[in-house]
Amino acid sequence: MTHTGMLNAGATDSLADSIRGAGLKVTAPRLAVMRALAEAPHASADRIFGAVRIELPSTSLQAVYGVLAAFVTSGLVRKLEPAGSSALFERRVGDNHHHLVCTRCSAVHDVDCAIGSAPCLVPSDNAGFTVHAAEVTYWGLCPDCQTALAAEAAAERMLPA
Amino acid sequence: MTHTGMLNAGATDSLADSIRGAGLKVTAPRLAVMRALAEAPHASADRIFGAVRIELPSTSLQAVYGVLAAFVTSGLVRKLEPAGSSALFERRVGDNHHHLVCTRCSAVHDVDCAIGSAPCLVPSDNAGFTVHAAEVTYWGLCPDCQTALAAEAAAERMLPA
DNA sequence: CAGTTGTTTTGATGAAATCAAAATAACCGT
DNA sequence: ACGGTTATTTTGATTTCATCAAAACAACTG
Repeated sequence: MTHTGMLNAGATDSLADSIRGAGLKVTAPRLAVMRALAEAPHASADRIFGAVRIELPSTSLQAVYGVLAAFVTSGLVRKLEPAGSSALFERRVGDNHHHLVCTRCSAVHDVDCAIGSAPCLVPSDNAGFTVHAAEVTYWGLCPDCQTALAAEAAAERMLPA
Repeated sequence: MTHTGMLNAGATDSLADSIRGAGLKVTAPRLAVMRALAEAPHASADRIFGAVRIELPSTSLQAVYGVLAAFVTSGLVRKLEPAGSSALFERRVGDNHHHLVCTRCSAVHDVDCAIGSAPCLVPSDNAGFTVHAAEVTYWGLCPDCQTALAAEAAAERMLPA
C-alpha cells in the first residue's frame, strides 16, 4: 500500500511514475487530469475541468490550464487545435498519428499515418524552411452525423419549404 | 472608364467581377479586403483591417469580419486557423495546397501537395467517417528564424550562464 | 430613379486562454 | 518524521479574438 491510497493503486502509481519521470511533482490535480484524459482521449480544458471537479472539487480551472501546460511542455500530453474548436488534449504522444474531425459535431478520432511513419513530411518546395513535423487533419462526417444528416434530408423532402 | 474610378480600373474590375460572380454585392470594403489579401496572402482579420483603413478609413473591424465571412462562405477566400495563431485568410482557393508555418514567428508559406493532388486523402482507418478534405500543416523554422536562432545560440556560448 | 434587399456601422457581449500575486503542498535532506 | 526550498495551485483580474443584434446605409433591380 502506498501514500496514494489503496483504490486503483497500481494504475495511479504508473501515472505518478510517468509524471515524476517527466521531472514534475506528483499532485492530486495532475493525477486527476491524467485520469480524465484516459476516459476522454480528446478533451478540452473545460471538459477536463468538469471531470476533475468530480473527484477533486477544490480544483480550479486555472490549475487545469497549468497542469496541461506543464504536461505539454514536458511531452506527456499533446495539444491539438482543430479549426473551429477550442484546444483539445491527448495522452497519445510520440507516435506521429493524425486526426479525423467531424465538420458537424467536432468529434475527433485518431488515425495512423496513411503513408509510412512520416506522411507528407517533406513538402515539395520548402522555401528554405526546416520542417520538424507534419500534421494532417482529415475533415469529414462521423457515422452519427451521416445518419443525422440523412434523416434531416429525408424530413425536408416531406415538407418542401 | 467605369463607375469604380480610373485608378487601376482593370484590376479592380476583375475583383469586382469575382465578387459579383459569387453572388455578392460589390462594395468598397469588399474590394479593399480583396486588395489587402493580394498584398498579404496570409493575413489576419486585424491586419486586413489595418490595410483597409488606409484606403477606406470609415471601415469598421466588424465590417472586415463580415466581408471575410461572406467571402469564405461563397468560396472566394479560404480561412486558415493554424494552432497558436489567430485566423488567417487567403485568396488561393480550390487547389488543394498546404502550409508551412514557422514555429517561432508564425510566418506562413504555401506548399503544393507533396503526393499528387490529394495528399494523404484517405486515412488508413477512417472509423466510418466520410472524408471530404485533408489539411496538412508543416511545422518548422523559416529562414529568418533559423538565422536568428543560430545567432542567439552563438551569443549564449560567449556568456555561459 | 425609387424600392427592395443585402451590407455596414455602432455598440454590446461571449468564449477561451493568459497573467500575477498570495497561499499552499510536494519533495529533498537530515 | 520534520523543516526548508521550490514548484504548484488558488484567487482574481485581464486580454485577445470573435460573434451577435439593431439601426443606418448603399448596391442592384426594374
